[in-house]
Amino acid sequence: MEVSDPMNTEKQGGRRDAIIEAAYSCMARGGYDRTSTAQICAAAGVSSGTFFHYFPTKADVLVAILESGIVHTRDVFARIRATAAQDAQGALDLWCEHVLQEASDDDLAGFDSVLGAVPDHPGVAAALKAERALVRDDLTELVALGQAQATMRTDLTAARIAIWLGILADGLLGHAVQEGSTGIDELRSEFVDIVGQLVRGT
Amino acid sequence: MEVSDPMNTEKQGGRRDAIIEAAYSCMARGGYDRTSTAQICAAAGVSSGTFFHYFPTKADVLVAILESGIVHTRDVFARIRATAAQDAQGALDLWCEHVLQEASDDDLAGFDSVLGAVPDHPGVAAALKAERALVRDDLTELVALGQAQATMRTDLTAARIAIWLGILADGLLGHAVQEGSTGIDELRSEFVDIVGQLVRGT
Amino acid sequence: MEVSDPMNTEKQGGRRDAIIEAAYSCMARGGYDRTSTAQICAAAGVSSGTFFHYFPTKADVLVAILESGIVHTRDVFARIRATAAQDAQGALDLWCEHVLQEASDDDLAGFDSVLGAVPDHPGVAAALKAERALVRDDLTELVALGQAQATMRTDLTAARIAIWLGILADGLLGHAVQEGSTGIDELRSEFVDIVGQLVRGT
Amino acid sequence: MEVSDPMNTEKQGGRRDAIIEAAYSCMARGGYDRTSTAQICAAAGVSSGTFFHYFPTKADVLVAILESGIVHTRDVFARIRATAAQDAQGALDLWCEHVLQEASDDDLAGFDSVLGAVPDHPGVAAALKAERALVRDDLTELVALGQAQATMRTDLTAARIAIWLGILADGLLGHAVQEGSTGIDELRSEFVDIVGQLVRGT
DNA sequence: AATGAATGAGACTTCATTCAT
DNA sequence: TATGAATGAAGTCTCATTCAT
Repeated sequence: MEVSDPMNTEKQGGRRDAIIEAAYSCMARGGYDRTSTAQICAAAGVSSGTFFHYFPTKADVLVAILESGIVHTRDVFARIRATAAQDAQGALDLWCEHVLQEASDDDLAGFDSVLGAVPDHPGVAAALKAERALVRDDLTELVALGQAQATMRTDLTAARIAIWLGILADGLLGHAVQEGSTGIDELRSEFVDIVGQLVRGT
Repeated sequence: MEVSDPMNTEKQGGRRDAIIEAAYSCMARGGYDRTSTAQICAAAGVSSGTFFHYFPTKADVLVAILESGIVHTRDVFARIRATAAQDAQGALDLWCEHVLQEASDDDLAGFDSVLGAVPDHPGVAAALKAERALVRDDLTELVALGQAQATMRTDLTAARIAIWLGILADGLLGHAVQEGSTGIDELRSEFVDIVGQLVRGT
Repeated sequence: MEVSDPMNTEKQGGRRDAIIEAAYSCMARGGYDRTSTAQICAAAGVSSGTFFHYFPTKADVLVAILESGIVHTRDVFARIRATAAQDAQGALDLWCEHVLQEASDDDLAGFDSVLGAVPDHPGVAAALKAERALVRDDLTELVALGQAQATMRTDLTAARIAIWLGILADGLLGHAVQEGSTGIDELRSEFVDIVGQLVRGT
Repeated sequence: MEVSDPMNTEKQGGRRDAIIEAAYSCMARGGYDRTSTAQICAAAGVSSGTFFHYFPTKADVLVAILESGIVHTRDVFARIRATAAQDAQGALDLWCEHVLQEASDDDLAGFDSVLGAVPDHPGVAAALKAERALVRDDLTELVALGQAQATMRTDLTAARIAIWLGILADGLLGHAVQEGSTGIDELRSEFVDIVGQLVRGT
């Protein structure tokens, strides 16, 4: 079987990715606890045996999801940072765009909103911490560049401004979950304005 | 038992409140699903039979918690609204104070962060919706007064500004959970400033 | 139901004892690992919920079985000790009788033979150790009395003789398992003779 | 791989022996059920595929272990029998030595103690029976020679004496497991004495 | 009103075994 | 011959909920 598809998407470790993907969208809806491994298996088209072949524990899929999120975040910031050196304000606009896209993604916003209830597990805690540190540090660096370029306020430290940017982004994500991703478009320009106001201090 | 204490704090429905209180603090730590009715019973000093005597379902305690939150929110806004008629900006400061207090309350912030993963239950959904509508409407009214008093921007509708205030407050609550309630004090004056900036549009 | 039986054997904690009894006879046949909690529940006429209401863990039933064995052993030795003060040799005959009865009990012998494969569990290890210590100490005391009464050899310490008595008893129990409890009767008088020979050193 | 070593110890069925050896020592510690095929594979440095290539079933490794034990027992008795024709008592001393050596071997004693809990499998049952018959018959023959040489008691049949020798040996093995193989040395001379006493009936 | 024993569906996980490569 | 991904039955245990007392 499967002989006729030379680029079979399910080939070469595809099972593992399918499980991660299935777990991600299941948990985005119901949260970690309300998502059973059986649901994940069904969604991924995989037997329970296969599930535990790749992930010794249900918590380990969560870790895998979080880690792939970190990788993605790193990519995004790599692109943003490329702009920031010359135009921190422009880079910030890119970040706003990125946040708005995340807020428009039902799965992503749902998954995020659910991270408040997560198992006690060292790997999970570590991944969550790493993701947050990554965002915080990259935003801090971005703001520091803006301050150096004299386009951002200096009455607050870059680190502090970065914290408020994070708070705003998290709040927006939460809003998206409650109202549905539609409606984010209406907030688009306001978000950019408010972020601009925040970093300029005007 | 308990017959000789006419002012017993545990009498007259005290059991019910004890259960609500216990469930609240348990769920604030572990979330709804990771909190078993047995844990709640132990924390409340009550048998499982008593638990289900007062609440036919675990979800019903959650509803009760949310409803008591609504009552509390109504109280808070009643006080705020008393000021708003003459000094909307001052009322907004009161609201900021209220939000900062919530963020400093570990249980409250924890409980809030956990509401992303909640059972499918009409009562729960209704209570969550009601709480949000309450805050949104009261804030909208407050901002509208500010606009009438010419102390708040009018390039955005009052409803829209209220939404952003909610986003900011939610984001702050989320931050409090991740960093621990300490550290909120440092953000106190910045929060007031940013809110002020937001409503004035400066 | 059950209204007509004033001395209902299943009343007053009978469930717990029924589970212990059922587990005992199941494990006597298949051993600990090959006995599932479901089998035990079925044999005890109890639901899985009830099982785990009384025993948090499957290993805990094993502990309970072992502990009830210790209680029984203590009883037996109490009776034997009553004789030993005046007639150690007669007491030893009582012990032989006791061992032969155990060997004739299919369940007991089977259960015993299966204790080589037991879960890693502190309670289990402790109970096994306690049982062995009990038998060893009581036998040692018995032999010491025999030495004082000049009816038992003194070229070996009482403790050492007790060890050999234990080895002989264990070996006999093992034999009973392999051959079936029938056939023990044929060994009865030989066992008494050999034990006598052993303690006298003749 | 392994192509260049003509005397490679792992070649030519070395895999099969490695699996048997690994299974033996794993089971000696945990027993049959608590030893997974995965553990055996890991200990043998072999994949699960290879495992099931050589042994269709986990029970079949156990059979192989038991059969190799039979072969070994046959060797031992071959040596003992060589002596018995002229000196049954000396041969019995050799057997004592053999038993004591087994008791000093942690793996062997552990494995033996675990045979009480064994899968329902005709091959296993047959092998166990064969091993026991072998020992019983050889011991019976030995004792019969001793009786003919007038160095052993005749008030009991040779078969009966053989049974008691087996009981004593099994008991000693069990004792070794409980106390650890150290401590066997202290029992060495006593064992020889007691066995001597037993067969002479003195 | 209060208790806690009883229930059984369902969760996570293990493991012997198969089979395509 | 060797591999290890895949399978699914079965096992232990959790938990919301009921009900007789």
